[in-house]
Amino acid sequence: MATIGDVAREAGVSRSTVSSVLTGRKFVSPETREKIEAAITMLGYSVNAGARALATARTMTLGVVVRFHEAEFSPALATYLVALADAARESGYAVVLLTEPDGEAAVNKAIAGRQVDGLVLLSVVEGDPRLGPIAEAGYPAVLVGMPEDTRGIDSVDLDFAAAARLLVDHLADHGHREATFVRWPDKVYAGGSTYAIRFASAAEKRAGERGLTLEPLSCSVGPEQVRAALRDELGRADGPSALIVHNDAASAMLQFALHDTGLDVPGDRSVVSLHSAELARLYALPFTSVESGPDVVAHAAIEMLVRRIASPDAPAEARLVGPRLIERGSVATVA
Amino acid sequence: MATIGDVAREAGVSRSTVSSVLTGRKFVSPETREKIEAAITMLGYSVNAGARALATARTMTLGVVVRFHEAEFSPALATYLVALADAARESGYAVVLLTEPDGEAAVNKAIAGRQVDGLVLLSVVEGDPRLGPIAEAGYPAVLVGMPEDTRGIDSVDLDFAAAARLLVDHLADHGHREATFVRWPDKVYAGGSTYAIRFASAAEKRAGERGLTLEPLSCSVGPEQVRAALRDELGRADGPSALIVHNDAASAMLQFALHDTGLDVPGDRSVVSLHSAELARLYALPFTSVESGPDVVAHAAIEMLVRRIASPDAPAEARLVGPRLIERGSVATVA
DNA sequence: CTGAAAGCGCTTACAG
DNA sequence: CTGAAAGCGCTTACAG
Repeated sequence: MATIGDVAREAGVSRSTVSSVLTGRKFVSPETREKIEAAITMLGYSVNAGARALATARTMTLGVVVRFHEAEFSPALATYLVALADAARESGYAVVLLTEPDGEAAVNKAIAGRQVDGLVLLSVVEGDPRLGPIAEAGYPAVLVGMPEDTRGIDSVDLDFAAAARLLVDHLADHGHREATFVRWPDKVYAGGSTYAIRFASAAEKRAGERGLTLEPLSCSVGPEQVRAALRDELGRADGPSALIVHNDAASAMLQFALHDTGLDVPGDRSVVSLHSAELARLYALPFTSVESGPDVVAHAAIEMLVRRIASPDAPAEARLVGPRLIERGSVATVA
Repeated sequence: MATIGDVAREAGVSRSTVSSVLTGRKFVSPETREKIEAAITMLGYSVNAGARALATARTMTLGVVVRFHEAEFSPALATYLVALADAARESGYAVVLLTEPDGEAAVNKAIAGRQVDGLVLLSVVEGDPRLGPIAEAGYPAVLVGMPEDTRGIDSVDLDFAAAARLLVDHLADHGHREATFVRWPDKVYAGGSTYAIRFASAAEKRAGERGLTLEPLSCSVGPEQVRAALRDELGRADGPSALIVHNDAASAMLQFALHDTGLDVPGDRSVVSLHSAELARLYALPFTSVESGPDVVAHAAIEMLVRRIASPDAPAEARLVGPRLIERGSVATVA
């Protein structure tokens, strides 16, 4: 493999001049630059990342901390990972996967081993133990997911409150007066998942303002249980004219429950939902929905992290990404 | 951050002695070793990966080349990525994500930049352009997916032929005499996807041996089209007693088609399928199936790659991972 | 505008 | 069994 010395020799200049064109930090005369560039392509030279990292104390790689075995539960995870890697590459960074079961240990190791310049924490939850070491070390990081207390760490997330308002407005605009609010299992709210809480609070508030009555339906865990709960709800003779769903399992199982009960959307019931594009695609979900946009979130996360690495002392930012309504015709207009 | 020099000073030894305990390559007296270890924990020292990489010419990181936007189509991708990272970590390697849209460029860049010691190529297809640069450079790599011509590169994949035999035997053992073979779209076979071809050939051969008649049903693309095709097939008055499915979309949509036609499994039709555990979980698929085992495949891939890095000149290996039958009671016994 | 020199934090022969 | 020295491939003041 060619080194900077080979290039220098080939171009007839010193190593530092080659370095200058490599880093772009110094002016080099066009003629010299051209000679150097020619030498580079002719030798197939490419800078040794490790050596550069050693000299600059910057690895130009970012760590993505994945929650243990999250892969089993999140259809959107792969999309996030690829989107993060894409965004990072655009900023000149590589991405390493940190999958250690103990997330806190993973973070500690990453910080101590300085193999990365910054960390992206995926699926951050309330009281996430991974935040501790980062906050203490003042290490550059960005949270995807927004806990109540971000410990002074930058964070980015879907604007769940805005999403809820969008969905409620959509139903109200179509004349609906009451809707079943299919929620996550109670323990999700009790566990302090802020996204669930932010959605629910905003939905209730906006519903009140728009004269829409929300009947909460808490689902338990497990596809079959969720399906049964939905079937029961749909089977009610005097049920609401619409459903507003914030529960991935319920969104997925709703079609089965509709089949079970022989009901039609939007003929018999109108449906709006909050779920990822992956879920929609995987289950071919035909519901008008608000999506979380992994690409947008990932790009924002990387942008914030890169900025944070450059300015460690800037004030922390909490960024909410605006929701997007995907119209799928699952809402009927009622008189 | 503490350096090896700090540790040496703290322990009252030379830097090379510290290095000896770090690498474990030389015998160091227990007393000295203990002093050094104490100094390490007391200083919170951790070796600088970049410096070590520079000195050893080994980065201890592996690159995973993801096919462009594969995330959109493969529910198993996240599982593979996490499993690969896990397995790599167990061998002391980190994993970086290479997501460049142009896979060939990604490979070239990775080789030229020597940021990784080896490459894992995910979802390798027939005529995959990523193989060229690897074969030419003789670069350490392992393919997940097994094309006809591996170009002398190690590869690992599910044993699709064995999987097909397992499924055919399962139906035959339960007395079935004819089955609809729900295949991928024709172009998949025409495009040379060896996994599809290996499955189909073995299924047909074994079916012949077991006296099971296979009626091929080629599905087109798109969930609704697949669903319609299945509905038509299930609606046939004289249809076969069983279905053997090798088509993810069909496996996913089969439940809907069953609902559409009011048929019951295994009462009206028996079903066996080849699909990933992710698909099964995401769609709550209730079919007896053979699974590809991302964990097993990922571990095998990393093991092979690590070995290849150690012995660049060993003969290439093509490893088939045995299938596992997951019994879900979707096959009835016929007289 | 270009070059000689020092240094980033390790490892590894080589002496002792 | 331990240490002094060179070197891995870069970058970055510092001279010129």
